[in-house]
Amino acid sequence: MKKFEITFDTFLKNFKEHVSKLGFKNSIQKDYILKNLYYSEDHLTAENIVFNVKRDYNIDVGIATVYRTMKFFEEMSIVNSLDIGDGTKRYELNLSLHHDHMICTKCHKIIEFADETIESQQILVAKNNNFELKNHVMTIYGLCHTCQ
Amino acid sequence: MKKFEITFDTFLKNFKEHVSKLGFKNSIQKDYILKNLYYSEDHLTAENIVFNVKRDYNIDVGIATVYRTMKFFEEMSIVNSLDIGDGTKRYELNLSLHHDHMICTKCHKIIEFADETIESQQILVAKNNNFELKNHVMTIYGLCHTCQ
DNA sequence: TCTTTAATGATAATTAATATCATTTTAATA
DNA sequence: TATTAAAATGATATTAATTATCATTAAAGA
Repeated sequence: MKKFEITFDTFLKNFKEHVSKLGFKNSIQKDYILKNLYYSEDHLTAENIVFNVKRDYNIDVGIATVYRTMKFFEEMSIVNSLDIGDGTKRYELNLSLHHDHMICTKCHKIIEFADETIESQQILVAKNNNFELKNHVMTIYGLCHTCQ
Repeated sequence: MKKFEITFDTFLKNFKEHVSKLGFKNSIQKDYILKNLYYSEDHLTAENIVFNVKRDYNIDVGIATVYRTMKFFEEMSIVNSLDIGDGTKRYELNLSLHHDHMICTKCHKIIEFADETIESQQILVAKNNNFELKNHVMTIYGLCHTCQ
């Protein structure tokens, strides 16, 4: 589900302004974590992010900072977390069109998909239940083609 | 999403036969855990189950047995697990029609819903992707009516 | 530059879930 | 019904992901 419509520089500039307006402080750690999310594969663990940021930009970021920052980013609605059933949260940038996941219960492969019918139906369901939709997650579990 | 179409006694009898056929052994612990799942509220933690089974049937079940049993029941496809975002898995019996959840991010209330359009579209998506669907989970996060 | 306040990082603490292993129970069969 | 092999249980140790703590550092407005 790459690449994004917006360039990284533009996105970063906008987001940092948003952070400032809300009274939070920016940091180089946040910048490089975001940069990594933008340019890396999806579905990274906190450990992955620490490793990648060091490898790619030679920036040291503590694991506690990554967890804190992911929580912050989730509250800012620019990151989604995903549970593939192995006990470790994975994170992905939420800039592209909303999409969902199929997870193979055998090889743990993640297949992304976007379906307009499901998207619109979710909005309708929320509306019918007087529920103010913030985010939604759909995950299909089963066997991928090669594991059947 | 209660009650179920099938009586507990019939369900238990059938399930125990199924377990035997597969070469596993039944136990009174499994029986009472199932009974609790059948008659209790949905969305129980492992701790809840230990507590309920003691309270309602005066049967002691170890927490390890509950975790093991829930894993077993999930593999048998009679239980689903649910993550409401507080770090603890919850379990529910999977006998009724498939349903999904809306979770209020403020008060953590769980609202269940069933939507035929979403159900059938999920099946279609899996088919189109050569994916053998085993189970699917959809969760809508947002604010319930009272928390808006 | 100064000052306030939030962010960071090292690490301790927490806790959900799993692994271990001695003991008990199940269930098939003699 | 008694025997027996194998699986299930339960107490507890272990693991590991995430969070909390707190001293230090860095951001950003005055």
